[in-house]
Amino acid sequence: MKELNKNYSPKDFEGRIYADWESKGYFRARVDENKKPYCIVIPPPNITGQLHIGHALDNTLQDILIRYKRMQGYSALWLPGTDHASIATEAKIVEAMKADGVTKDDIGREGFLERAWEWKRVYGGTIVQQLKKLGSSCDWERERFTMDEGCSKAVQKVFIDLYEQGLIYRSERVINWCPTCRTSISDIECEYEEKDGFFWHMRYPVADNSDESIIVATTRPETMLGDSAVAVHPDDTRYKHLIGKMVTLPLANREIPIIADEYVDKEFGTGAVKITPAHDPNDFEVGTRHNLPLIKIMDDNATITAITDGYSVGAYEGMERYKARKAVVKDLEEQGYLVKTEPHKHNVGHCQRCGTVVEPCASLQWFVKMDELAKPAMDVVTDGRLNWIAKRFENSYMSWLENIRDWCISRQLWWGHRIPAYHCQNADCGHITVSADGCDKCSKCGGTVTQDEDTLDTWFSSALWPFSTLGWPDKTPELDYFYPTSVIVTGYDIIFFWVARMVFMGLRFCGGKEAGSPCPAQGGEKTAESRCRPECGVPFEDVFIHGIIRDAKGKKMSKSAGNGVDPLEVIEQFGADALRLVMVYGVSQESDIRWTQDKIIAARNFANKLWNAARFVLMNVDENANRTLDLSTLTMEDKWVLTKYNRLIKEVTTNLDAYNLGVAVGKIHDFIWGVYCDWYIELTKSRKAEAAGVLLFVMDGFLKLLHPFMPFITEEIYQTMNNTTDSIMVSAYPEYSDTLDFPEDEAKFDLEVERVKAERAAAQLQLDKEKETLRLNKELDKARGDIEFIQKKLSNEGFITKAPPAQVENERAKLAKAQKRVNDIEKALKQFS
RNA sequence: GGGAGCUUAGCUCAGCUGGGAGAGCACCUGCCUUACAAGCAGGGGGUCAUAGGUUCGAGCCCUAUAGCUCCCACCA
Repeated sequence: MKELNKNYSPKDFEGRIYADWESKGYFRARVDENKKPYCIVIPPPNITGQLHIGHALDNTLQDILIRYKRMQGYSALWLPGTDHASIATEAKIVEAMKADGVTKDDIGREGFLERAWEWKRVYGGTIVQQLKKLGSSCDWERERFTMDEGCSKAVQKVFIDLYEQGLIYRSERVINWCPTCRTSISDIECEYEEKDGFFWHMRYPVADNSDESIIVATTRPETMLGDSAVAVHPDDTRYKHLIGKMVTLPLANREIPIIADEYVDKEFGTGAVKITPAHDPNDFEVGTRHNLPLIKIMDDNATITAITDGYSVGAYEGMERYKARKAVVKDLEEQGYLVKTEPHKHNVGHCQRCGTVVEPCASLQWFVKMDELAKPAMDVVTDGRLNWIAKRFENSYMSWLENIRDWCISRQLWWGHRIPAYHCQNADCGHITVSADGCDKCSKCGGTVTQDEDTLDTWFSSALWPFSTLGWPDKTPELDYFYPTSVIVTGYDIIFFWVARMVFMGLRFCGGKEAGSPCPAQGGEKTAESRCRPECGVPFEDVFIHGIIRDAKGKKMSKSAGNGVDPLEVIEQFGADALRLVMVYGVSQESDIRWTQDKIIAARNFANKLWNAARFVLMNVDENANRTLDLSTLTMEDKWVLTKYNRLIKEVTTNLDAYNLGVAVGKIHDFIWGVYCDWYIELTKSRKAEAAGVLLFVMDGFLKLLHPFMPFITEEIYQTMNNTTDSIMVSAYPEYSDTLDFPEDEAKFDLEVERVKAERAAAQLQLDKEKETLRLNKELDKARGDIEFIQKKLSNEGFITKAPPAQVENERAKLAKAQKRVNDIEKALKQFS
């Protein structure tokens, strides 16, 4: 019989086992009408990415679910892939090019894309290899990439359909512009942070030869160069008489009107607002309402430049935005237009990608119209077709969709899906032709066309991931069988970026004839039979949201803070199983996890405990012993352990089904350590041969229960104990059985356990008492000796008369002290007897 | 401004539908008992944030308060 190595050393077998699983094709999931489908699509990691601890969490959870369902007999597909991550990847490549002294402009679009694909070829596989180290049981033969042929086809179709349905449009409006990435970004890619700034109050003189002025306040004084009005509230008595008059815009020396608009808050600032339609989203709205000119004063680098004809920026031309701010303030002050400067805390938007302060800027971009898409995405939550774990994330999802604005999807980047729109070069026509198969002349006037330069937001293709990866728009058997997927597993940080968008895209494009028709699962209990069918369109039935990993102090892990933990190092040192255990053990649903060394050590120790228990059982179970479970010869403790094991099965499956992974694995942990090792193994030491059947049966079972969580160690032990090469990962998950339920024996033996524990405690107490008594007696002897010695000294005439009185006093005090000690010890001893 | 979550042992956190207050680490005592010292046996330590309420009974349900964390909005 095979034996386990003396030491638990995960490195020795994790790699070997994974290779074995992969070579045997256990990860493959097929369309199999004899099985129920179960499917998870992976949140595709960026091709630039290195596996970080967040991936470890996300993928551990998915692997647990997939392995569990696979063992339960589902055709369980975990569909892997990677994301092109347009903005992140492009930034990295540009950075790398810098080292070669090359810029994007030097090599041009085609040259750049060549480099990008090369980058993908070289680095795109890294993260996949790292996911394998975690034990991820993805069906790698189905690995996809957001820019592969199929996904690109899906992207084009969705873009064109939405365009033709009027849900994608092109328009000029104020968007968030990142001057470093030199592209537009969407609202959610703009992160606000409270910053100390200033509120500058400046005076615009009324241009009617009176001495009157109007004072406006701003946090971005440089934008005044693009002002086209001053707005006040229509009911504001302070300014009512000025409405319709003109003011002279200082520095620019232009006249702009004073207008009335409800948008202005009378209570805030001075109650008068400078309106810069080209560089502020709210001002843009006001400008549209009042037909104000759009005066752009900044270029793509956020350098002050006269963009709009007829509006000079004077001496500020070519100044970087913050230099210009200083200069404008200085000049206003010198010319007497600066009334006051007060410190002011305000929120400043930063680019999610690079941290640069975002510049709101009017720009011609592509948008997805949201109202029509958002409503069905909310309905599926309201009517229960989409189930959130946990419910509380529903709220933020819903309120986000309720208040959503149109989604800016065009990016001024090269790495990504190029927008399939072609602009007619004929100035009189200007028609846009949208086509999947390229286009060489305008569909309206036949004139020459050029393709739109922009690419799509990376999240546009991510939004299609659950169905594009299954073959959509083609009607593939996979799509029919696996869609809608069973659950999406992801962090709460990308609910808006990803989850919400998958939902509305899925509903729109996979909804079939009757999009939004009631789902069979609705209202009733969710079972495999009642799962949503494609006519429903929802991309997944459950949304399983988890937290993030923080450092020991509770801080977010980040590259810049340098407090990240490298999961690969952790695996190297402690094993993948231990890492996986940390991700779920003692973790309640969707709470954040603090990473501490204690936890990974405790996890490794549990693996070690399990290893040694198995080793002991295997060493002591005679090869000739009856290794099968014989229900007719069970002792009370056999029944006790079987009953607890049997109940464990129920608890584990119930909790797994409810996504309480932490509870489930906690129960397994407690059973193995606290019941099986601490008691049952100890009890069988004197009757190994007779107990072999139960020992092995229970171990076989809890290894299976544990396998989804700790796949490697369970496999290694399982194959060794059964002397087989059959894999535990394709064995059947244990099921509760009435034949193993012996509640009376369990209760009886529970009492026995309690009795033994009490006995031990009493024995320990007795031992402690005896020891203490011994110690006290020793001390008593010493104290008595001291007393004798001092008394002898004090009875010496010579000492009393000749020694200094202070010394005599000292001896007397010593004597009293010693006597008190004797009393105390005697009292203590009396208590013990 | 709106919303969510958290507050349980020194630390990190469990605690399922309301009935026993728990684990790991740390600490103390005793053990290298041939599965495991990455371990074993025992022990100390908590007004479950505060104040009310519902209930036979509240860590759990309700209301209010405080502190911490996060998300959304963005009044220039």
